[in-house]
This record gives sequence, C-alpha cells and structure tokens, in this order.
Amino acid sequence: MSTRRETVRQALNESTGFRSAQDLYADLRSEGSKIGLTTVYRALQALSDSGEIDVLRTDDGEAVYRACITDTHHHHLVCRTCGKAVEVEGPQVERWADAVGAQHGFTDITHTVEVFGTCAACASGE
Amino acid sequence: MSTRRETVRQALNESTGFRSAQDLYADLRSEGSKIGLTTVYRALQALSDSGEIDVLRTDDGEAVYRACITDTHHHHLVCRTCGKAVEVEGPQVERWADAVGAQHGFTDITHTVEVFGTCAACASGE
DNA sequence: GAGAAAACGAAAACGATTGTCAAAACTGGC
DNA sequence: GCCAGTTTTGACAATCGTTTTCGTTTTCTC
Ligand SMILES: [Zn+2]
Ligand SMILES: [Zn+2]
Ligand SMILES: [Zn+2]
Ligand SMILES: [Zn+2]
Repeated sequence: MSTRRETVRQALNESTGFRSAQDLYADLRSEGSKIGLTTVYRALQALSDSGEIDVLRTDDGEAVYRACITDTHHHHLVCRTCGKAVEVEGPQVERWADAVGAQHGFTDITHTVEVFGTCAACASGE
Repeated sequence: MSTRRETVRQALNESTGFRSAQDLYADLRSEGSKIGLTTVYRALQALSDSGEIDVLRTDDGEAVYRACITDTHHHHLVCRTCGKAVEVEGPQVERWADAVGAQHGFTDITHTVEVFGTCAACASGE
C-alpha cells in the first residue's frame, strides 16, 4: 500500500547490516526525501509487526532493523565494528533452547540468539 | 567499599528475577531508604562493569539486572510473565557460536543467548 | 580536626521513541 | 472535475529510561 512503507523497506534493503530508525531517517533525508521521522518509526513498526523485517536491540538499547532474505527462523552473526550481518541457522541451538525450557517446566518457549564478532574486512583494516 | 553499592547488591539478591534500575529504586525507597535514583544507576553500572551482576535488555529496551549465583559464563531461562530466571548452561551452544563465527571469517566472537517461556507457576495460575 | 578525595542526590539535560493533531493525499460516489 | 469521508503524513510536544552536572555530604588520610 503506502509508498512510504515501501520507501523505508527499500532503504533497509540497501544495507547489509542492521540500521536504526534514526539512521534510516538520515539516509532518506540526505537522498532528498521529505519523509518525517515519525513516519519512519511507523513504517518500521508495521514492517516488524508483520514479520517482514528483523529487529534487535543494541547494547545501549537502541532498536535496529534489517530486511533479511531468509524468511524462516534464523539468527545473526553481526560485525561489532561495521555492523555487517550474516544470517545463520542452528538447529542444534533450537533444540537446546526447547529442551532447556521443558526441563525446567517452562512452556511456550522462545529464544534470542545473536553472535557478535569482528568481520574479516574490519579485522584487517583496523 | 561503598555501603550504597552493597545496598543495591543486596536488593538485587532478594529477587530471583531480573529487575530494572527503577524497580530497585522503588523497592529501596519503599523500604525507607533515602537513596537517590542516580546512585542506583551508578551502583548497577559499577556492579555490571565488574562482572558481579548480569544485565540484559527487555524487548522495550529497558536494562534489567540480576545477581547470579554462577560466576562462570551462563545464560538464562526467563519467565515472560513473572520475570523469574533460571541460570542455564549450554556448552554445545558456546561451541556452535564460535564455529559459526569462524566459518564466516569473524574473530573475537561473543554471543547473547536468552531463553524465554512461561514458568510452571504462571502457566497454572493464569 | 583540617583538608583532599570519593560518594551522594536533586535537578537539568539527553536521546530514542511515542502521542497529538491539523494538513495533505486518496477514495468512491456524483 | 468535485465533495465528503477516510487514511496517511509530518511538525511538534510529550514521555521515559538513562546520563550529566554540580553543589553538598561523607569518608579518608594525615
Ligand atoms: Zn565489519
Ligand atoms: Zn532460533
Ligand atoms: Zn546470570
Ligand atoms: Zn513466571
């Protein structure tokens, strides 16, 4: 529908890493778009609600978003320096999480798993 | 050292779940303490910097803290409803994270892994 | 006890996010 | 094309967790 939502989705697609709402807003404005910050937040909210984009929290609590290719459950390997992210899978981790939950009588198990590191490019460059 | 830091640590010890700075501040004030919010934040900062307490982010970006028993690397199984947390270990997950990082040429690998669910008490009660 | 250093806490500042509300863009009849 | 009704938008204000600032108090050291 909304062309604005499309605009934001596209901006996200152009990045390989996770971006914050403010990042995207800055990008779009510098490209000449007249979009408002509120709208960027709304678009990201809608996109993540509908499961079209992934969201996670940085250490300092900022929400960052990414338009992932894989549409099944997956996790991320994220470069601590440049933010580049790789989608990864870990069936064994899925099983472990479920098992550990069941073991302690917990139900309705979910989990968050993210791997951080320094990517090859950043390791050599800096 | 600081008796204030001790006060905060103790308040944390009294809870089995993760608590936010504001939670702890409210608790302490209601117990009659004249501690200031700033000091609670500073104490939590210091305690987590020195690795004495664990910290993680809730979905809405709030930082929550816990004084864990285990002092080696571990993860948490957290009740989504009451916040109760259990310390869990997953050597296989540690290995998986390292392997996945190495596989993609990343170095200096770390990871965050948390499992969420509804604890038995909350499942029956509600 | 005097003076220096560390810890405190109230209030202001901050930064990300959300709420408000009027203007702008769209819609389906006419 | 034009109008009333709906949806979307964006400037601005408000919120909320957290950090800074800065004078005051407490603790240390001699
Ligand atoms: Zn990198
Ligand atoms: Zn998973
Ligand atoms: Zn822990
Ligand atoms: Zn529970």
